[in-house]
Amino acid sequence: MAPRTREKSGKQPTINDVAALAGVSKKTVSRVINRSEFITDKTRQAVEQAIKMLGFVPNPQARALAFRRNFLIALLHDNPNAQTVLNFQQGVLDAIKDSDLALLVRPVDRGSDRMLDDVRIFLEKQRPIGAMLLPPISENDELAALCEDLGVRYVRVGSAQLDDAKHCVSSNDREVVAEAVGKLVDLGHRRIGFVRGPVGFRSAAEREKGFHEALAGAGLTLPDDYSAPGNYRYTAGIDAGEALLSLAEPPTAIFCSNDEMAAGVMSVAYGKGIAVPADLSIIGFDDSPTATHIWPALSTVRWPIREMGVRAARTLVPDFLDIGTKPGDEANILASTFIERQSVAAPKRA
Amino acid sequence: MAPRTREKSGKQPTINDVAALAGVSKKTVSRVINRSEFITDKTRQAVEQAIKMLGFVPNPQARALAFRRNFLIALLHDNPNAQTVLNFQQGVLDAIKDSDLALLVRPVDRGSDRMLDDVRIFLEKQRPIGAMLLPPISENDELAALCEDLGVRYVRVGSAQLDDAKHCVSSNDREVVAEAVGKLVDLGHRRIGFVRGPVGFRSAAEREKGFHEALAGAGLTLPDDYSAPGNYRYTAGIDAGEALLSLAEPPTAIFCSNDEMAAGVMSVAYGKGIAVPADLSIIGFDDSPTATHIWPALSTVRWPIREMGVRAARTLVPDFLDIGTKPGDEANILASTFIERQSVAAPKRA
DNA sequence: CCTGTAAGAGACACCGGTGTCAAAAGCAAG
DNA sequence: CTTGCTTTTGACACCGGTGTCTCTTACAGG
Repeated sequence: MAPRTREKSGKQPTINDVAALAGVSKKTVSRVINRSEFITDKTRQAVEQAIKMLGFVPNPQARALAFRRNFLIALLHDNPNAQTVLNFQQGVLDAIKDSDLALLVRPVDRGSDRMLDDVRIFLEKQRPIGAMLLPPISENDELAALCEDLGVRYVRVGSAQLDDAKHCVSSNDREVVAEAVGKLVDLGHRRIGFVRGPVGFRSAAEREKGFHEALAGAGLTLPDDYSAPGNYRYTAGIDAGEALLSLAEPPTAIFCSNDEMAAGVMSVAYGKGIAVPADLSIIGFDDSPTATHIWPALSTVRWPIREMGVRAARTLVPDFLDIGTKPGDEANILASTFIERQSVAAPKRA
Repeated sequence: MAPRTREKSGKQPTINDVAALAGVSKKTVSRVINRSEFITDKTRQAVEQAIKMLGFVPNPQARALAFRRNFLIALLHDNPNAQTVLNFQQGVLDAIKDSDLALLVRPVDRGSDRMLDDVRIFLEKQRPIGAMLLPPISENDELAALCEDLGVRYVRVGSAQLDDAKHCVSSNDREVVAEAVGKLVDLGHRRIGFVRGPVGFRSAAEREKGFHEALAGAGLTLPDDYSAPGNYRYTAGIDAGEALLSLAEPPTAIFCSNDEMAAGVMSVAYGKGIAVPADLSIIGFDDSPTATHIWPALSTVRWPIREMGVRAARTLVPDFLDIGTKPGDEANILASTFIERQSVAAPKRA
């Protein structure tokens, strides 16, 4: 299918082969490849035909060397949620599909004290044009400073603006959490519990803020024992569920800072014979696969992660992507969505 | 922390800078970098010190060009299970950590009819040393042929040997499924249902074979209506659950070809008031996060995916990794494990 | 002390592209 | 047909490493 006369010699044709075949200098071929404007149509066509005949593909290493810049962008993550990483990655790939860029993916061990050095070595070795930082490591200011220091562009992805607009892509989690909790209030819930995310995570803080906003808006208060600690893990959901559902006057609805913890709370409810959603409404966050794999399916908040990947790439390397309107200075705040499923209902009349 | 006197000029030091500082030729520096043996300790130390002083990191693009070979390996996948991809990827990174290699990750759209051309373009452009193919695309013989044709090494990851040993890393899924189903039999189950994987997938075929082996070993037969079709999706599990659990004489245990379908079956059981595991035992496959996020937690089969990533990398590029014993010709068949959780129990006496 | 040999180090070309600048070509005006 | 200018093309150096081959140097043996 691919146009190629190249014999199966195993060797790639080079720019010199193309130049020889087209009867021009290699510099002229280079001009065609790079879409220089100072070239006659006739020459361009001759070169393009030679390129096609030989199945020539420019060697990215050689280009990188000559350009004094390579064509790599890096994705750094330390994410417990694999689906999120992969979706984001897919968005980035959507964005760079027709460019010369390639994507390096690099997991980072947030826990390790050598983390910064590891990343430094990686960046110095690979010298990507830019790096995209996924939460939670996007919240690490030292990491951003490191990129800055090394002259590597960066974009931080998060649940709120963490930095200047040109270094940020985020979603409006706080608002959407407030909206979701508002729905609980509208249904008549007055005793609403909360399962927190891990301490020090911006995403957790944003979700908590949104929760408090909604409560305040409805004139409700959150008793101390209605707020349980968590760490985004399923087991934390179990613990939180045990704590909240063992109260003398348990909540009729619980907002959990992510889906996994919501699944944990739900399994506790199930064990205690508390029916969801009849006796207890539950809302999660992430719209992870788990959300639809449990019963009843979980109402949750979906953040536009793939779209954020696209936007992050465009923000990072607009000059390498053929973008009509430079995204430039507009703030990259994308909309999350509250997804209503079966885990929410009006409370029983007490 | 990193040893560096380099002023913040933004420019990387080159091999020439090191050579000048150490008072040797750049070729000598090159010898030190590449651990040539024909060098005196004194010279080597002088060079190493200069490297440290400057914080020199060899430019991988320049090396790639001079070596006529780059230092990239590619991971091609089209996997519905994000966790699997990420775990495998982590294994690969474990294996190449101390090497000069970097990993390119490339999702592939199995459905697209341009898939082969897309991959061809990717491989021609990036020219990785080798490619690792994850299931299900690892089962595509055309893809393997393409790699062969382009002179790109490849390793196919699967649930059974798909090719010569040197191109394969697999797990013994069939045996472990047989073991798992054997446990059901040992517990006293006689009416055991099966939810199939998608048609044409080797992984699905292996799991089905293992199931039939176990039944045959126990002298049991599988009624036609005890085998439901599936496609590895949650919704297929719902359909299968509806079909199997509406039978006049429903199975007392169901083996599902993956966890998501098992979750689907479980939710149907829940809806019908069938208690798991008291009235129905369920086993899944994959040990995906879902398996522990549902209630009761799912007994399942875990395949050693991270370890397979390590092995795949070693099989692909043994010459780039400092491996004591070349894995060479030994077959790369790793052991999956049956994980017992709460979704399995003895059947009630009928 | 001289010679022969092998180990160690260097000079130079080269990998496959791009930047720079000068030369060639095209074209309008004189 | 020149001239003078602009557009198009090419020659050559260079990016930062490695391969090859040659030249030194050190040291053992005569």
